[in-house]
Amino acid sequence: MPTATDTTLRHLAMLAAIPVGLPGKSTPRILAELRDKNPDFDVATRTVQRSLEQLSRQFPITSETRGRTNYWFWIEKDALTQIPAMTATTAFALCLAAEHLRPIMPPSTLPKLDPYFRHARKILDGTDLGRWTDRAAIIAQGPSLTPPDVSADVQEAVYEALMTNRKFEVQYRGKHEKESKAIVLNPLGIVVRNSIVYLVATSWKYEDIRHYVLHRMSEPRLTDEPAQTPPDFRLADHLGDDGAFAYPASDEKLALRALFDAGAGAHLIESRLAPDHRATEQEGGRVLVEATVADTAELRWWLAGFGSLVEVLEPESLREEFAEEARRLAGVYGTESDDSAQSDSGSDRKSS
Amino acid sequence: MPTATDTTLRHLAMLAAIPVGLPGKSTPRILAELRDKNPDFDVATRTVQRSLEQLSRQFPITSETRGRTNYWFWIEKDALTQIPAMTATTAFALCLAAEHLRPIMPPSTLPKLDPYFRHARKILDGTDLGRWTDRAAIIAQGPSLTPPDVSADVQEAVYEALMTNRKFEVQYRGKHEKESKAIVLNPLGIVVRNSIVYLVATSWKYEDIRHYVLHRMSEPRLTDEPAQTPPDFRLADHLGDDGAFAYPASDEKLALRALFDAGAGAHLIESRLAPDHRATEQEGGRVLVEATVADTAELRWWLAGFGSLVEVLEPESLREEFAEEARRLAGVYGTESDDSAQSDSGSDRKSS
DNA sequence: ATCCTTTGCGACGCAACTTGACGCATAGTT
DNA sequence: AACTATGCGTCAAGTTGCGTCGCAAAGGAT
Repeated sequence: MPTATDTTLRHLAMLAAIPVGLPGKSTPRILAELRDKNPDFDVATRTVQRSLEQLSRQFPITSETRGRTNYWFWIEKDALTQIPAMTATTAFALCLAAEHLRPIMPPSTLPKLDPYFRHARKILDGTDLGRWTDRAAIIAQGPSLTPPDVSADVQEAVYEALMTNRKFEVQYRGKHEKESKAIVLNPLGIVVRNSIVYLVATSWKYEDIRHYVLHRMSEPRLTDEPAQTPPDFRLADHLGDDGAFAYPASDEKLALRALFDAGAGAHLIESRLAPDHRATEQEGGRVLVEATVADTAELRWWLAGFGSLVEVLEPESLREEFAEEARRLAGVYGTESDDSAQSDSGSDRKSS
Repeated sequence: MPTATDTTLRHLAMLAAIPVGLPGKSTPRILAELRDKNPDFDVATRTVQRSLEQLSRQFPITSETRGRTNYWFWIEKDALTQIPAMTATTAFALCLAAEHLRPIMPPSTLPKLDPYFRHARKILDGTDLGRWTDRAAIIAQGPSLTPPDVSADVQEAVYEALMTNRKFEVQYRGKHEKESKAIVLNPLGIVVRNSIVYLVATSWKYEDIRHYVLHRMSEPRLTDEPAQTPPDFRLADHLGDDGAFAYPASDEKLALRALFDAGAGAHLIESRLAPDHRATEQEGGRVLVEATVADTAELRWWLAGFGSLVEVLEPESLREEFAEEARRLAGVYGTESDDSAQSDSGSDRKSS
C-alpha cells in the first residue's frame, strides 16, 4: 500500500538514478538500482516504464531506443533541482566563488561546476542583485595566465581512473618530443599547481613515480586492470620528498621580520601571515611585520613581488638571499649597455 | 485529477519552498507560494498539511508550533538532495574547487558553500577516491595570508542589503579609531580583493562614495529604506576611476617582451599570458616571451616575483621601471651598513 | 471582554489513479 | 530455431489522494 510520499520518493530516486546525457541507462537497470537502494521501491517493471514516461513529460528527461531497450537520460545538462532550495546569499557566494575560480582552476574542470553557477545566477536574477556583475567585483592578485587546456575526455578518464582505481592507456607527448607514444599509466594521485594538472603515476611495470601533465595526454582508454598503489605511498610525503614541485624550501619555520612601505604594508595590519603575526607602524609610516612563517618558495615570490617596497630584516639568511638577489638584479639591468645589447641581440624574433 | 507526477512535482515544490532552519515558514504561506509558482499546485489547505506531515517522515523537515500556526523548516542544515544526481567527477571537481577557494575566499563566505562540499565528499566516499586527500593536492602560488574574519550576521546582512536593495545601519570602527560608531550605509556594490571584502557605499545622506571593509562592521540592522543608486553609477567605472583599488595601471595594452631563465620560463611555454603569447627558447636555455598584456599592477607584481630570473626587454618604459626598481632595491640592501642599521634601530619591538 | 478570523486537525466519502498482471510483438542471443 | 529480454497495450482492483465539513483553539480587532 504505497502512500503518496512513497511514490514521491521513488520518483525522486528514479530521477536521481538517471544519468546526464548519453548513453543513458536502461529501464531494467534503473529498476535494479532502485531495488538496490531501497527494498520499498520494489515495483513491477511496468510501473517503472510508466513512471518514466510520465516524468518525461514534466522533467527534461528522454529516452533513446537502441534495439528493443529504452535508455533514459537527462537532456539539458544544466537542469538542476535541489532541495532545500539554494538561498540567495548562498547563490551570491557561489557567484563570487565562480569568479575566484575562473582564473585559477584548470579550464576543463570548470564546466563540471557550471550547472551550479548557472543555477546560482538564475536565483540571483530573481533579486535586486540580478545584474550582480554591476555590483560585485573580484580583484585577483595573480596575473591572468591562461593555462593549457585539457580535453574533456582526458579529464574525465583520468578522474575516472583515479576514482575507480584502474590503470588506463593514453597517448602521451613528452616535453621535448614531437610525437605521442602510447603508455599505460598506473595512477597514484593528482596535483594542481598554477592551473596545471599533474598526474602522479607509474607507467607500465616500472616502479619509479613520475609526473604527467594532463594537457599532453590524448586518446585515453580505461582498462579493467586495477591500479596498484605502493602500500607506503602518501601523496603528501611524495610532494615533500620530491623537489619536483618545490614544495617547502625547508621544513624549518622562519621568524620573519620585514619592513614594508606605508602603502604596501597597510593591508598587512589586517590580514595575517601567521597566527603570531604582529604588524607595527613605525615612524615614517613604514610597517614592521613579524611572523613565523613556512620557509617556502612562495614566500620568496610573494616578498619579491613587493620589490623595493619591502626590506627583509630577518632571518639574516633570508636577508642575505634578498641582498644577493638585489645585486643580481642590478647586474641584469646594469648600466653596462653591452649586457642589454647582448640580450636584445639574442632575442631576434624566432617563433617556435 | 492529479496524476502521480503532478503530486511528485508538488511535493518537490513544497520541499523547495521550505526554508533551512528557524524561523520556518507557515503552512498557509507555503501554500501561497505554491499557488504563486504554478496554478496547478492549487490544492486544498488540508492537502498541504497532510503532505507536509507525510514528507516529514521521510525528509529531515519538522515543524514548530507557535500559537496555532505550524512553521516548517529543514532540520539538518547540510541536507542536500539534487537531481540529476551529482556525478563522481563533478564531486571531484567540487572538492578541488573547495581546496582552491579555502585560502582565497573570505572565510565567512565559505560556510555558505559547505553543504555542497560535504555532499561532494559524501559522493566521493562511495568511490575509491574516498580518501581523496591522500590522492590530490593543490599547490597554491600565493602565500597563505589569513584574512580578517567577518562575522556571519554582518555577512548575511550586507549580502541581503545588496540583494534586496535596502539601506542598513551598522556599527563601524574606522581604521585608526578605537570605538565603533553607528552609521547608515547605502550599499552600491561589493569588491573582494585578497580575501578582504569591501562594501562600496555612501553613508547617511552624503553623496561621496567610500569603501567600508566588512570585518570592521558589527551589529548590522537592515532598514526598510530602499537604497539609492546614482543613475550613472557603474562599479567597473568606479574601480577604474578611483585609484583606491589600483586596478589597471593604464588602459593601454603593453607589448611585453621578457627573457626568462630556463627554469622560470619553462612553464610559460605551456601557459599563456595572452592570446598572442609566443614563447621561444633561446640559446643558453633562456626563454623569450612575447605577449600583449594589460598594463596592470598585477603584471608588475608577477614579473617582480621572478626577481633576477626575468629580464624585461620591452616596452622600454617598463624596462626602465624595472631598472629603476633594481637600483632602489640595491639601495635598500646596499653595502652601506648604516642603512641596514638604521632600519634595525627603527624597528625596536613595539607591538600595536 | 467578546467577536471574528485564521489555522489545525479528525473524519468521511468518492473519484480516479496507481499498480500488478497478462499477453503479444520484437530484437538480440545461444 | 528456440529462448530470453524488453516494451507496451489493456484491464481490473482497490486504495489512496484530495476536497469538504465541522469543531477546537489561538490571537487580533473592536
